[in-house]
Amino acid sequence: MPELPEVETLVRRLREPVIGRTIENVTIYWKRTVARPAPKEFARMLRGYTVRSIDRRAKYLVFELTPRASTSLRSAQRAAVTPTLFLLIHLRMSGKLSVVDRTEPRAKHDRVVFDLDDGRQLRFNDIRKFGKIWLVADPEMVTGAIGPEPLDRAFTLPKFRKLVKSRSGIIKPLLLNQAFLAGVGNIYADEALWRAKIHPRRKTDGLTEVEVATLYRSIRKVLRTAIEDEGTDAGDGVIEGDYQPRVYGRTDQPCYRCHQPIQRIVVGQRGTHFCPQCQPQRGPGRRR
DNA sequence: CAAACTCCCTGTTAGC
DNA sequence: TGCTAACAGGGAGTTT
Repeated sequence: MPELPEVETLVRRLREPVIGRTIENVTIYWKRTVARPAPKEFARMLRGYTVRSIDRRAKYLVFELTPRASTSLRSAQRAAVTPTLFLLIHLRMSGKLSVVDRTEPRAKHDRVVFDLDDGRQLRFNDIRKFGKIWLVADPEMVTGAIGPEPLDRAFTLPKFRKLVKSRSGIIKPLLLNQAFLAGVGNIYADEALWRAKIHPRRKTDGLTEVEVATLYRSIRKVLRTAIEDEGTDAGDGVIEGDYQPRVYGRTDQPCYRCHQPIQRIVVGQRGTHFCPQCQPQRGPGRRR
């Protein structure tokens, strides 16, 4: 399941083949993949638009597009009538993006195919059809309610402390809440909590100052490391990175710190992996 | 406000 | 061997 590091990796890989390319045509094989506007309108609007940049916000890929440079308009004129559009793609569970020659036979679960002006295609393939694509004038229309980027310079420990204190409830579901923090999914929530030695069922208001600070550093460390490793290979072909989870998917295998078997429980309806020894339910014993 | 639950989907896997 | 049912999970929306 692609999370922040996997999406970041994909964005970096797509820049070289896609930036500067103009979209000549769009074929939609599964209409519900297109969230907005309506599929016909979506395909019509994109034609003739050139990709200027590709970035990431939370787990969304954000493509900035402007109309193909036209020599028939003076630049001032063009500026006045040139609407920048943003194409946002969320891979959800099984979405994949690839750039291939258009002669390549269509894959089974290709949902939307963008014809580029160099004979290649950007293909969105998605087994489970959970993935969505938007075309909007302002990316905030889609990502407006999402919390801060954990790797932003502006996202400091005081900011995180304040954020945690503004909420009550169980820590793991909170980490998964995109309105709280952007881009953390099931894998990296478990990984960060293991690193911080915090039990996933702990309540936020029971965390010590030190634990909150450690969690802050753990989240950033885990995400940075995973980006360096180009993501986690979940075995579903979404991305084939080298990040090796310490707890996620390691049920019954020994903890890398204390060799106790990793446990799998359900927290907030999500499969959750943790070390019962390193991450005690009670938290750190009071010093006295 | 928090948290549980439902829905969207299909490939994989456990159970019979 | 072959079938069915349960399961996985991000996130929006709904209900408790």
